[in-house]
Amino acid sequence: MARTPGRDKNGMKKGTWTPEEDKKLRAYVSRYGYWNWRKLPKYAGLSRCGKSCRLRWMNYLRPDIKRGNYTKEEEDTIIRLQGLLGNKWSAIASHLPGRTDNEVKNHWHTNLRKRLSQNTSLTSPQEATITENRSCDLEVGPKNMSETSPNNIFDFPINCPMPPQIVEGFASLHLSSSSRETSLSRCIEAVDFSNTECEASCDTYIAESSGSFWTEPFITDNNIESWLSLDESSLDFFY
DNA sequence: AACAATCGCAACCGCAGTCCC
DNA sequence: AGGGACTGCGGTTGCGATTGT
Repeated sequence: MARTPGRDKNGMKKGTWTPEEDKKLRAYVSRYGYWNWRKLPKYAGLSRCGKSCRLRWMNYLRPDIKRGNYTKEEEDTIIRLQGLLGNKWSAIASHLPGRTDNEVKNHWHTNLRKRLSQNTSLTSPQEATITENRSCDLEVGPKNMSETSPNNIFDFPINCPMPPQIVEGFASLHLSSSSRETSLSRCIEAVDFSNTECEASCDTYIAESSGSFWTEPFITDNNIESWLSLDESSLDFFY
């Protein structure tokens, strides 16, 4: 698991951190905070580069780190946010208290993605399409909108209970301002908000989406929270 | 028991964004 | 304005642990 200790070209130590190094770093940061990661190792008595110290602190030594198994709720959150934001691990981790971006990323690559693809192979072709579209690695929405054909502006699954705010967020993330409006309306047409709640919010959304709308932040915490609070059945495909 | 394959995750690397002079 | 220093992020790698043969 750990890497072989070594030295970089500047003579800085690399590889696995020893308990002594952890102790020094923890003691220093606890007492003085991290005011400058580059200079910190020198003052903390560590023969490490600042980057390595920062990583070690952020991913391992921080007192608020939660370690151990992921709960179903945490996995739900990761899946939803990964589908929504793509591989924005830092943003995803910010919604999981105590979890780090590195940990979330590792968990995704080693567990969730695998389980997702296993489930895909067990489901019908139509369901598989939906499943694939919910995973970023399997392309949730185009990574590069310029590569997307006009009629396939979003690869959102039909019948996916995707709130309009989320669609809007995706549009803003991926489209240039000049093409947003056209593409977004096409996208909204393409998505079947099959339940009445979605339909109603979609109407409201379209009515409101004018004027200064595009200048507003496209994905707010409220957007994300509402997306996260969707009925758990929307993740049935996964479990 | 020995070896190979796979898994899990800590750590590294390169790049982009931000800040400051 | 622009250039260097620094930070933060996401992708990738390395290697011990675990599992399978």
